[in-house]
Amino acid sequence: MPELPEVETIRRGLVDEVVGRRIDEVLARQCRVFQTKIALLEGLAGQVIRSLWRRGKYLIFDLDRCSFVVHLGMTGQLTLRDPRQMDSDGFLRHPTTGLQRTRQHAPDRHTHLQVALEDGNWMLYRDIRKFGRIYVFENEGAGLEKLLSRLGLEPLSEEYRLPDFLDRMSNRKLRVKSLLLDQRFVAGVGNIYADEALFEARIRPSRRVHGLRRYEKERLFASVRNVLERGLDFGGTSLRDYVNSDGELGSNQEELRVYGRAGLPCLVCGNAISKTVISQRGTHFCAHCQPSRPWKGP
DNA sequence: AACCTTCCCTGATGGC
DNA sequence: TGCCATCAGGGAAGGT
Repeated sequence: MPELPEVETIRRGLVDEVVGRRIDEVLARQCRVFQTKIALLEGLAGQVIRSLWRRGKYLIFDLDRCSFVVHLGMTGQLTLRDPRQMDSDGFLRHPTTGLQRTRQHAPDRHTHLQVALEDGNWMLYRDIRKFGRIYVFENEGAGLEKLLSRLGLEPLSEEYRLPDFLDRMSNRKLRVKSLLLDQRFVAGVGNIYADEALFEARIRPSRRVHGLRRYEKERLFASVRNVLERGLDFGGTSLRDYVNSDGELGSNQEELRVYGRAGLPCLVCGNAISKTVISQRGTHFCAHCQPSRPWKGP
């Protein structure tokens, strides 16, 4: 499930390969992923990609006359493919780290979009569950602005400030995990990093926001940024479908402290990690390190 | 307005 | 072996 660190890793892998290049051809098959007419997608051909940036979990390609926007949803993959190179049909094991890695993949039944660049490389969009969304917005329209205006604080930017974070929490009664998942609060946090941030902040996910102490909110402010930065440092978390733009896996799954560790010993206190459901999402926490009442320690 | 639930989608997995 | 149920979840839409 691509969250901010995964999307940013993909952006960094793509940016030098696509910015400044002209799109030569677009192959798109009808799919609910596309929030735009196929003709508009095919109209990207001939335009130059001027910049590639990210807001929350959205990737935005600015072209000459429009913006091409990608949200990867649950299983979306955006990868580069050089048709002159050999495709990989499986996973290769990394010789030193032992991690699985791949090379480029050929298009298959889940590849919904292929974009040819002037240098012969292709950018492929693949999405098994089709929860991803792809948009094309004309430069004149306000569509892009409207889409991005729904998003909250950008955690790895200078606009991520404690006073705003606290403001947006005030008078909220929902569970703190539900708030973290709300992209209108902080943009880019998903289920994995929400659980990891709450563990680092020593806050139980089921706590109500209005019951949090000031010092707990301050810890959460920092831990959200910390877990996202760490995820980025390790190239993202590959649990199921995530690969970067070169088809390689990230390694942050090795660093997770609670997500996916139900029943295993807490790395801090040794008690078994608990699992419950909040906002229809699997939620992992340590009942000892993340007590149900305010706690200053240790 | 704020909060909560349902739904979309496919592949992996486990029980019988 | 085959079949079916269950689970994973981002975000839009609809309900209270």
